[in-house]
Amino acid sequence: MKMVSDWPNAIAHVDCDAFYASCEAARRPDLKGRPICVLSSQNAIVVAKSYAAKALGITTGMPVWEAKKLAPQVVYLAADFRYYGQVSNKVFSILRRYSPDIEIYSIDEAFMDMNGIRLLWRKSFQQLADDMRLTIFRETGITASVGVSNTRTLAKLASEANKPNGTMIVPGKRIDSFLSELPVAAIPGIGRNRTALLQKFKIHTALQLAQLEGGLMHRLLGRHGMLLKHELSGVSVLPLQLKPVLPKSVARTASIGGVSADRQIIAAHLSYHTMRLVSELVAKQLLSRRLHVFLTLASFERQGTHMQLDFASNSLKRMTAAVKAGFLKLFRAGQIYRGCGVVATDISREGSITDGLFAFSREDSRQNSLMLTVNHINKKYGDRSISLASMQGIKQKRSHPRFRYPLFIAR
DNA sequence: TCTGGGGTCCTAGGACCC
DNA sequence: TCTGGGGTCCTAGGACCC
Repeated sequence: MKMVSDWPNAIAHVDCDAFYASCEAARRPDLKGRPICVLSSQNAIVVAKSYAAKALGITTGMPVWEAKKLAPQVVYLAADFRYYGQVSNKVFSILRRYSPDIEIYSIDEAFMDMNGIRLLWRKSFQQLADDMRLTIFRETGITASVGVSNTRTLAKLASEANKPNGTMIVPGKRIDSFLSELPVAAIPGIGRNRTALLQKFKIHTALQLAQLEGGLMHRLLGRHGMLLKHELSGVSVLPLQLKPVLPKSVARTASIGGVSADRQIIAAHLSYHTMRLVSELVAKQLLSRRLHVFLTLASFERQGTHMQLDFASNSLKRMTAAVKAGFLKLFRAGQIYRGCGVVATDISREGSITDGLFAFSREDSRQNSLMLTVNHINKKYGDRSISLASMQGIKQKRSHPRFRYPLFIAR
């Protein structure tokens, strides 16, 4: 008889609890015990809420006016993503002490390869997970939940199961009973539409999905479903991504806060997004060969166009010229807009062979060091300490009724 | 009192080629 | 003529996630 180990593979998933709200609470002891909501950039919607705020009925994505009507006693705070990023880095550096093989999955989540880690620390998975949670809390003031199982999908489900501030270990022999308690909608990758589809076939629990016959699974959920079937059965088919990967796209987009038909206002916002995008590319040492420029109409319909660059670049001058050309193609007088954005695609790494010998002109590298300086100063003194003349008018409409847009004005 | 911002992957269908 | 099968590349759009 063959003995099947409970741990053919061990993966932990660490997920911070109500991350943005917890970060705010950690640096504001005066808010202790009070419900907290963190708001989107235009203060339009709730992007994160503490458990206390959730208990009052507030949901992520809820318009702020609605949340305030529902729960006026909640503390509403503007998001500070730079600070959340710092806390995030601290959390991940703690995790690396336990296992060097981690995949940073999002700002507040990581997967860890735990194979062999018990021997290293002479502790059980339960002890290790509790240890990690306590250390994170001691050093950052925020709580996290940890799940350990055979696959990343199961580990993620496990960390979710004992939230907040909990640990859940699901060894091989307990997978079935664990899944029998979970609705399919809890499974990562199964959203609203797929849940509705599965419902039609009387598939309600995660266990039913895991045991679904292969042919039907493929018909309903395609390749993704087949991968899920393995993952839910304890067979790891989605390996951890331990090295940072080149992003497929980098975007900077936003609504303008209200609506406008004013070409100069739209142009200023687009110019601002272009600068933010270039800052990001330069900071990460990335180049792009193709930009997607889009405007969002009042109706939420999006109109976009692609701009192919002659070569991969992250020069503000080149990017701005391309975005301007896109803007002129898209903008229609009389149309009412509510947002816009720029998406860089066809991304490559600076200095990689494929850049071509002449791609990086001297002018580009001057622009480059300028952007690095801008980044540095903005990091030190706040996001908009330094900006472009073309961005004037954003956020200062009242005090500066006349705008200048040297980069974008087309006569 | 409608509705953020930043991503990924998959699929279907058209264009084009041999 | 009423008849191909593949292959690739590209794009738009759907679905999902944090």
